[in-house]
Amino acid sequence: MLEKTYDPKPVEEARLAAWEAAKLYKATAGTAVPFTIVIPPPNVTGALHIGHALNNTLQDAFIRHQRLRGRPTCWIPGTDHGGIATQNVMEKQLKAEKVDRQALGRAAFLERMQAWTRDCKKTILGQLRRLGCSLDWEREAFTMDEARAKAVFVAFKTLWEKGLIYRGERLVNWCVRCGTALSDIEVEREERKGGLYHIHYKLEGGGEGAVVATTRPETMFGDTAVAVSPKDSRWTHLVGKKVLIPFISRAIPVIADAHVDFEFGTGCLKVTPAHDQADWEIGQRHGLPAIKAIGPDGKLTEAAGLYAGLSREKGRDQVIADLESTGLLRKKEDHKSAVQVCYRCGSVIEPLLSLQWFVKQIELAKPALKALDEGQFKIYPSNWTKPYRDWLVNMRDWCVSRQIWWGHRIPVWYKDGAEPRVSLESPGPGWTQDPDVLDTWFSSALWPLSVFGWPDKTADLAYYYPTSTLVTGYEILYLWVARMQMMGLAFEGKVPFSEAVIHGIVRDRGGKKMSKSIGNVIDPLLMMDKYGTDALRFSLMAQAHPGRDIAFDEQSVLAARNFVNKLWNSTRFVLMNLPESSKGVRYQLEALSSARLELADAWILSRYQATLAKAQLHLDAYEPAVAAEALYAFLWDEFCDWYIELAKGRLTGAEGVEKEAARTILVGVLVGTVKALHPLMPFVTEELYGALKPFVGETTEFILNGGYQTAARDWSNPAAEKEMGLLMGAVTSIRSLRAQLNVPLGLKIKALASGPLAADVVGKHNSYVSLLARLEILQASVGPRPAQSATAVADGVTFYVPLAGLIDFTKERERLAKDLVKAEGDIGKCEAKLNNLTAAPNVPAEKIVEAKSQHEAAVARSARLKETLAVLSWP
RNA sequence: GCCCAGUUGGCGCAGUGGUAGCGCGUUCCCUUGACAUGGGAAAGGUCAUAGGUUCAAAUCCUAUACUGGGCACCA
Repeated sequence: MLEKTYDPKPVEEARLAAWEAAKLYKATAGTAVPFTIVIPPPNVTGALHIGHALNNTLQDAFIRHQRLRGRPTCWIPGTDHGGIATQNVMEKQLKAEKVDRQALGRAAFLERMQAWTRDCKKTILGQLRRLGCSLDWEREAFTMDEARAKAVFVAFKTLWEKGLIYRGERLVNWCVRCGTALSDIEVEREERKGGLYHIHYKLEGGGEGAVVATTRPETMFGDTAVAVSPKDSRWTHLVGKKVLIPFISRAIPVIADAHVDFEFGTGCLKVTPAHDQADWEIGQRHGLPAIKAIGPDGKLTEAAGLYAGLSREKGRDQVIADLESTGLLRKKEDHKSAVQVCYRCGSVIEPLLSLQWFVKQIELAKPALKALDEGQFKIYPSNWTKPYRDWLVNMRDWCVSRQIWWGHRIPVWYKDGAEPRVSLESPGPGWTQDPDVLDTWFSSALWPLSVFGWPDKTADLAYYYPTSTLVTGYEILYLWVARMQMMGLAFEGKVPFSEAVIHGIVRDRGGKKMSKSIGNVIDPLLMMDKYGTDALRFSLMAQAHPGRDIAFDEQSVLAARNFVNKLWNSTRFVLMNLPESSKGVRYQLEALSSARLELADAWILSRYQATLAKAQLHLDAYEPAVAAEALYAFLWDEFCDWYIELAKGRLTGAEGVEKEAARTILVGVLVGTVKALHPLMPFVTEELYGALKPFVGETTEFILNGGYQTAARDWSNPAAEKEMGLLMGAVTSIRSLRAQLNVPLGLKIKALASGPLAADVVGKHNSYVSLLARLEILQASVGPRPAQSATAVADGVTFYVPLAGLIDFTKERERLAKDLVKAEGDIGKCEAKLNNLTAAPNVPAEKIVEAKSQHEAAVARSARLKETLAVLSWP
């Protein structure tokens, strides 16, 4: 016998152990097209957060769903070494221990990183297990393990040989804090307040000179020109002359360039090719030299004269102060500008001229564009397609070298006087390897290939590649998704996955981004501890509308927990009503005799079928929220609240075919629903399935081994759904009357039915209505409405409930008057619709029939309410 | 600046042309043999605004406002 409330902990532990022991998640193969997902490998930076819980629950739900539909499935687990992010974590640890990274040395540092990675992987993979992820654990991969290192090397070498990788001195995004270059998409923009400074540059040899406007005065020591717009008559007289940089008095030419906007600032732009992208381009056009005013350490260089050695920030303050005191600062305006910051540490990016490795993008992007335009690759929801496409079209070369230690070391060796060589090992004495490592996204880009053993032509690669779907957040659409497409097409000629499912971010209750500094982060483990894994999963899935962010409220996990418990208890109820002796009797829906079905039976079977179809359809379409909603509403509002209550009539009665029919439907519908819920809440459903399966003659050990319940019969029954709907309305009307007139439950009441449906209600469905509305007697009303009675009006039937001495007639009149207002409103709406339809051409006849019956029903309801009110005025 | 989403009861969200729904919360009643993690009842929204298309608009179109996001930026 099941416990009274569901206790997740022991069930989850037992199920995890059983699944693991049975190697249930081992990838399956078969003749059908496999459904394959590679996990977006979490960085080994710490524990999983709620976003990971969302991402992985989605994947697990899709994988389980496809497997239950009968497809071979494969879901690959793994982790990412995470480059800068992970190195930052380690650096923080070292700082706390007061250890200097440089003093520690590269080898010792990497050893510590390996140890950290081992621990972290264990944590992350353990958390994925706990979340119930049906990952094929034997295929665990890491972006820096041996197999993946081989893939990285071969990819690098191949690109090198094709001439798609080059080394060159370019202006790159430099993070001063991380001490490394970043790619363009690793840079974020933040609006910050600052100043716009108007600085006077004197004319060489005397004269007025120019006034430039800049937000970065400290870079002036790197200026190599002043540019004005060719159309700007204010400054044309200066073009060709030279001006002097303040303090260092280096002379620089005044040039004309169309890039300059003469309406901005003073119309004079100082050109610093070594520290600004636009200036770099002007420099290229005019053959200007690039002089570095700021070094990789973020400090002003020798070029800054007396200011050398100051940090960027201090240098700026000092320069401004000195300009002011020397009268060269002509004006200072407040100015908002979008500064670039490092996506990992948030510090301000310094555009810096440096020697880096780049991957040419144009040729790689072309096949990716083609795949998109020809429909080989689709993005869900589709509104991300355009940004993705635009990015592919406009991308610049990808800077792949990083000046950190943690990562795949660039496999290029140098020797004086020799051409550099690409090699894993040292080519011989005297060769030194490039000290830099590759961008972590380089290995991530190869992930769908490398997890299947690429570059080797493995059987796995042949069978599982291309994979089916990639599930990820929109924040790494360019960083990762696009690059996988490019690499997959470049190396295997096929898209790595034909669909990308883009989900949103989990935010806090108020819609704010979760962050440790604000302190609004939700720990998924805590939620699992408190409410159970299934509750967390269901809560996330119920809110996971494609591409939309989730405002996460702990209340929703509580609600999901309650739903899990509802499922648990409905199963408990059904089991209680199945005689132990019937284990093996095989209750089967297929065997039911249609002639013996009651209205409620036909109704619930019809609803059951429609619900399962809806849930599957939406899981196919990657819309788990709709599936979750449908199953939730069916199980709770229809199966439990109505069907179980009605079945109680037969279950408490004598043994016989009617009772057996009720048992068959209860257990059959429940088993099917449990299986349908399995992708969303694997633990509790597995447990319940274990308890239910003996009664339906199933011996499959786990739900995943069996598959969804397949319908051998078509239960669809619109007539039963409609009739049941009327009956439910009738029941609700009496319940409402009871509640509003405060008729105590203990009071035995009688109801008299009149109206067109009265005969049916009293004849065929007497027991249903009596049971659910708690009536002592339900009879047809003969003669006039009894005095001293309350009235409940439903579609097709009116009930009189004699309540001598109990009714407050004023209250009753108020109640009915309110109903009347609503009924009249309905008539208005129905009338408008009917008039519209009859006046309009080309309206299908059945639409008019439907509108007519709706109108008639509303009119009838209103008429009966009016009658009653009239009678009530003289009780 | 360009582009994309969103705007529906207190909160969070469904709802792609035909009488506005759900969950949570709120109010009242109820411990009746599955479940108080429960049951019943009720209150609460002219679906951001202004136009338009249509017999009929939360739903389609246009504009505006606000919010969020993507991209590109004036140094």
